[in-house]
Amino acid sequence: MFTIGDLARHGRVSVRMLRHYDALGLLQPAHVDPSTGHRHYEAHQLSRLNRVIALKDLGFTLQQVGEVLDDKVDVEELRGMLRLRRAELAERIASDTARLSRVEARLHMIESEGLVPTDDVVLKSVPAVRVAELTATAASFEPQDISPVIQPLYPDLCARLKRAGVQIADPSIAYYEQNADGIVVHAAMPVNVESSPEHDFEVVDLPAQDTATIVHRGCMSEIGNTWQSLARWIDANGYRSAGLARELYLYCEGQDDSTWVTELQEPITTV
Amino acid sequence: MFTIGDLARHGRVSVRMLRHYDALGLLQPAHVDPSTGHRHYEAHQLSRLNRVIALKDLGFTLQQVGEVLDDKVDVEELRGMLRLRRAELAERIASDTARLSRVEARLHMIESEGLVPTDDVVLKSVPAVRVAELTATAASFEPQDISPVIQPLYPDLCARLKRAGVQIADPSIAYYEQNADGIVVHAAMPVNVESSPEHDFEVVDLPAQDTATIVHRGCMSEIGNTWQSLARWIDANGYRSAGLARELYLYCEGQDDSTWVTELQEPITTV
DNA sequence: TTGCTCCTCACGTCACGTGAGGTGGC
DNA sequence: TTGCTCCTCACGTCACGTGAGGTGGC
Repeated sequence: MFTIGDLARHGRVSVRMLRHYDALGLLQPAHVDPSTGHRHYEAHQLSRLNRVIALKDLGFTLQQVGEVLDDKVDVEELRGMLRLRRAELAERIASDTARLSRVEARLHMIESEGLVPTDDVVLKSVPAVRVAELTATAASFEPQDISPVIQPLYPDLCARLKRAGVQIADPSIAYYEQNADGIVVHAAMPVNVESSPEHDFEVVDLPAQDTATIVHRGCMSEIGNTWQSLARWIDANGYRSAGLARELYLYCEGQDDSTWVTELQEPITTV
Repeated sequence: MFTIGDLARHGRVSVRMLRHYDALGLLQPAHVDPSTGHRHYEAHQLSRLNRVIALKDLGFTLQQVGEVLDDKVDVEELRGMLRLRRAELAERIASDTARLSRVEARLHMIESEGLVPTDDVVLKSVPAVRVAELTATAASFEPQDISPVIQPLYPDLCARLKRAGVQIADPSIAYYEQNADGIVVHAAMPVNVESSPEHDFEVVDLPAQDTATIVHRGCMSEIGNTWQSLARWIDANGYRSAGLARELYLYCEGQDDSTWVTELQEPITTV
């Protein structure tokens, strides 16, 4: 007969764990002294303890361990459980590996470039959105070329939507395309209508995207710096840009754009 | 101004999380309606939320996130935290990878060999032990050759230890070496004395080992099967035997060895 | 008498998820 | 009136670790 301490030493587990397994009915002592409450185990119960530990080490919960040990699962179910565990482990290893590379990217910024890393870049999947939009052409990507072109489009678009009786859902969106004439500027607002020839605006479905996003606070003339931070982050973390970037105007009231808040969304793919 | 629901949608987090971050002081609403208790956030607080999410995604606790965001850690400390996280992640990936290969070994046994895997093999590190021992030579590893040689050694060793006034600590141990004459059988018992020429037994320090262990229940004539299960497990899980295997007699009272309990310990290395 | 082992509660962990029960504006 | 959003508790999660407070044999 082993005391609880003996069994704990042989099984390399804590006494507390053995009491816990007793409470759960996973491993009950062969004999309990009725007067003192002391637990006594037979030597062969180490075998059961080993089974508990081995199954637990695969990552099963104690409840699952109990079901396997008490033959409540047949071979097919066990196989299913193992496959599920395999998938879960593979996924966790993958996400930990991605996490590790983000940690390393930050360390790299600190150690070799002496920069305190920008830490408000976040990966998010943006869903597809239907928008109404107007477009115009600007000479270059410089804010001083873009702003005068895009700013007037929004009040204009608003007025046209109002006349058509269309409700606006969420914040305004801007996105840009390059062509031979310069930069095609899209001023867009989320709507919930069908495209129609009667409308004096376009209705476009913007695709769902995996994006890296950052929030820019302040005037449009400095938004280029924030775009550059985002680009550096994407590069340092081993992603690549893919598709058309968007700006979301989360707060843009008043003439003074120094209080504006804009979310920048850059679509990305893994290398 | 955003309601809590607006911010949750933009930040892709749950409303509950925002309330939790508020409670922890991580991200407090810019304004709370005194009569209704409704939280209101400014658009730029999305930036802070993003920082929280980005740091949390690196695997920091919310407390650490708070310290980093509130500038309670300087660059050096941040660097230390990142290095620690890197080490933790690397370790977790390594142990999950090992876990995954154990799961796959079991699946392999079920799927291609149709066996229900033996599930009481456990890896453990056994510490170094000092033992007193007697040796003898047996003709082969077969139980019928070993048992008659080793069994008498234990009472003999016990008697000698008693005469020398030496206390016995834990269960008896057997281990085996092959040489030109056959198998050298070591019958050993843990003791806590120095080696001395006055003793009529050897005092030996058995080394610490990483081992795979299994518990054998029943008579010695069938212990070979259990050794074979252990060997199969070691093979299937990508380990290699290394060093001298041991048997620990956890329960060996009475003449009837069908009630005996023995732990088999095979020292292993990663491939 | 001191140390050691054993016992039974019962709180704490970590970041929320999930009701329960209720309010306020369209 | 129904739906939707918001609110505040407060329990549950998972496998124990860690006291607190006490007992029994060397």
